Amino acid sequence: MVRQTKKNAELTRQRIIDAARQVFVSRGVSRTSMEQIAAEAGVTRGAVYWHFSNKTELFSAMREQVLLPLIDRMDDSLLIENNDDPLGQIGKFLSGTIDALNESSDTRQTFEIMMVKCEYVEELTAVLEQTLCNCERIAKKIEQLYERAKTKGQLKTTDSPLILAMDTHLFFSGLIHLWVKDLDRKHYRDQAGDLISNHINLRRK
Amino acid sequence: MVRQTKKNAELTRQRIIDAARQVFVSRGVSRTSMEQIAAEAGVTRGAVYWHFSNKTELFSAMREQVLLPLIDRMDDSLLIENNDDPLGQIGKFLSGTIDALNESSDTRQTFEIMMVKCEYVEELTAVLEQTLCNCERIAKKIEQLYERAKTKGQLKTTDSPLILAMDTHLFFSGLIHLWVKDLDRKHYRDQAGDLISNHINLRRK
DNA sequence: TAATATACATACAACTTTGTATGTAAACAA
DNA sequence: TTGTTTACATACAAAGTTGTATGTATATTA
Repeated sequence: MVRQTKKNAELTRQRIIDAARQVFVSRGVSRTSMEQIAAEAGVTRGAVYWHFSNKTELFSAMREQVLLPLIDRMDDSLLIENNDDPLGQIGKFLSGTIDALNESSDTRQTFEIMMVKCEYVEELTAVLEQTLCNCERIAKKIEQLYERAKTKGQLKTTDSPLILAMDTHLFFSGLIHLWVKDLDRKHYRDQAGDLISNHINLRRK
Repeated sequence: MVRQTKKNAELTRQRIIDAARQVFVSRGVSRTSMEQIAAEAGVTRGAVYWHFSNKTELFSAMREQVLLPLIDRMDDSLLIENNDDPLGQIGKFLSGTIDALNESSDTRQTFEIMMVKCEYVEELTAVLEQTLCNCERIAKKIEQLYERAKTKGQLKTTDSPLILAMDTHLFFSGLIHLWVKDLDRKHYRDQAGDLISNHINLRRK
């Protein structure tokens, strides 16, 4: 059979994305060829090139499928303003992201690819900048929450909300990185929750 | 001229490593061919293959040239035991690493390559594990310093040294990552020192 | 000083990968 | 029902890359 129905075509597209993620994880983005992706998806390169004009587009599709919902979720959990525990809200945001990683292997694999199995050069430099930009947004939101925590008298320390937000952001960046790299769950994956609550409690009066 | 003296051969070898670093930074490890490295070094592939049996070996040589001295330095600065300010010693260790990055562009470039311009698959998975292993060693040393800070009554908080060390380690991992990615010095490179001292002061009584 | 090993340069064969061009049968629209 | 578009499969040309094999002039050694 040569032509599929629209619905089937969409399924094929998704199978290709899933196959790409799989091969990217095991071979790295640069070393995987369109042929390997096609084989993993059970199609030929013709199908892959019909749905995606090149590997970069396929990579972006894979990435956005995981990241866009995640960013939406982050924004949601940071936007709740009617909360009388802003400090706790920061903690919930952090652990919520970890939860998302725990719940979805697609998300885990995509993060792993983005952090240790691709190279940010040429077309992908924009992706890295976009990621950093997102980090900035999150850091700003966290700063606002620290601001509210301060006015509510939740904080033990007299440090500025900006400083606290930077520290938390760096902590969280490190946690995400080491969590993703901790494939054998030796050091971080199982303790992430504790690490987060301890980080927050360090500031709570 | 075809055969060089031993000293010149060593110079050639070093030029090849420097060239590799240069091309790796701009094109990523996977996309650079031996030919491109040779061209950048002003030699032919013959010279490159004579000094290094393949790209992975060349990568390792480049990496070790920067990392081994850095690790030695880290160990040195963490081993000083006759210090009555262990908390300050942690801070000095952290900022010392940042200093090393500021002082040497070779170190900066190598870090950039290792963090965003190479893929940890196949032969390089060992490199990633080695890096994580080093992180563990550092975290343990930091824990010991927190231990001593605690017995000296330097700490504001009652948290365990282990928890504090993990938090500091995650903070530092995040800082290194964002520092390296902050190519336009917008957010982290210029503030690293402040961020570190604030992180430490957060725990000081 | 002759022999040998060194430090490369050059040449070659094999493989991989890419993008595109073309083919084609079935879905869909009119 | 027929024409057209879709959703692929197949075929092809071009380029790049790798490892090695071979050549060679000069350091080095005995």
